[in-house]
Amino acid sequence: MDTKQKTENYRQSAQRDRILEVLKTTNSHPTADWLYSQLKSEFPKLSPGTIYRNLGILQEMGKVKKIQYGSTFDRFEANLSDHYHLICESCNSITDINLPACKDILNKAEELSDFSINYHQIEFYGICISCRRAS
Amino acid sequence: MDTKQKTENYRQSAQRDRILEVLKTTNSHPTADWLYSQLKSEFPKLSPGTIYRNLGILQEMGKVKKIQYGSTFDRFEANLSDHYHLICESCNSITDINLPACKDILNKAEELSDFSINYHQIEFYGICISCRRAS
DNA sequence: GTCCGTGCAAAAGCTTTGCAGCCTT
DNA sequence: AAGGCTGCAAAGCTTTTGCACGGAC
Repeated sequence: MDTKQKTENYRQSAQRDRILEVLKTTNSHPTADWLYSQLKSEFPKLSPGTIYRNLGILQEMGKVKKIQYGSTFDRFEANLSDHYHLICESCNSITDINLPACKDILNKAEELSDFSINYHQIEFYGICISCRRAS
Repeated sequence: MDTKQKTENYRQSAQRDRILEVLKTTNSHPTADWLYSQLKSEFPKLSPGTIYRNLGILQEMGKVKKIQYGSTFDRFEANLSDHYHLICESCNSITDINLPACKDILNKAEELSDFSINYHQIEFYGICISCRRAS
């Protein structure tokens, strides 16, 4: 997300390791609160502050990305590959989709604007299959 | 944004009219707070609650769209035409860009997924020209 | 020994909501 | 007259921050 790389001395911490692991093994683009409740049993004294602080650090490290749309609260993912998002307007779930990155759009956008573009996102809003079945 | 259309009996209100007018005559994708400070002099007793309530109603009416990325707070726009957004990572400004809507991406996404897609968004993140000049 | 990370608690920031009175219809 | 809209204030929710203690290096 952010291009600046802090050159800090990060130490190891069990909590941070687990947050990243959990993020890596889920594809549900969890919220901070969900991560908190997942790890609370493992670290009984865990606090939300630790979750947020580590999510921030993991972003600085470039290991986690923040997703800011589709909800009133942030979601996070550890899938760093290029991909776009499908967002269900009914259940608010977020799904990854791999599309061939359309370079021509990027080029055209840079051409038409005064921006130097670093990256782009695409979100598709619709209804997912389980919500369609349910209705 | 939302597909459901409430069939409520909306009355006219000077505050709501002005909020929409101000949104229509600016291209800065303002926050609720900015709208509040803009209109405070015009309506000395204006309250933030009124801004938020009316922005919600204007969205129900389909006259305003909410933009949820690029900041920690929501932004709004009354530009209902198809367009994408350029977001400056330095000053957080949002600029509209008109690109030929790439239908093929939409089709491919629908093909590759189990979603029935209603609409999509694209955000380009980069550095705007005034920030580049400044640095 | 340093100083980073944690838990705890308080605070911050944006947004929503309850309520009584006013204004549109 | 009915009930949507407003201002005011309080509450709500997510996220951030200060501080003292414990742990990584």
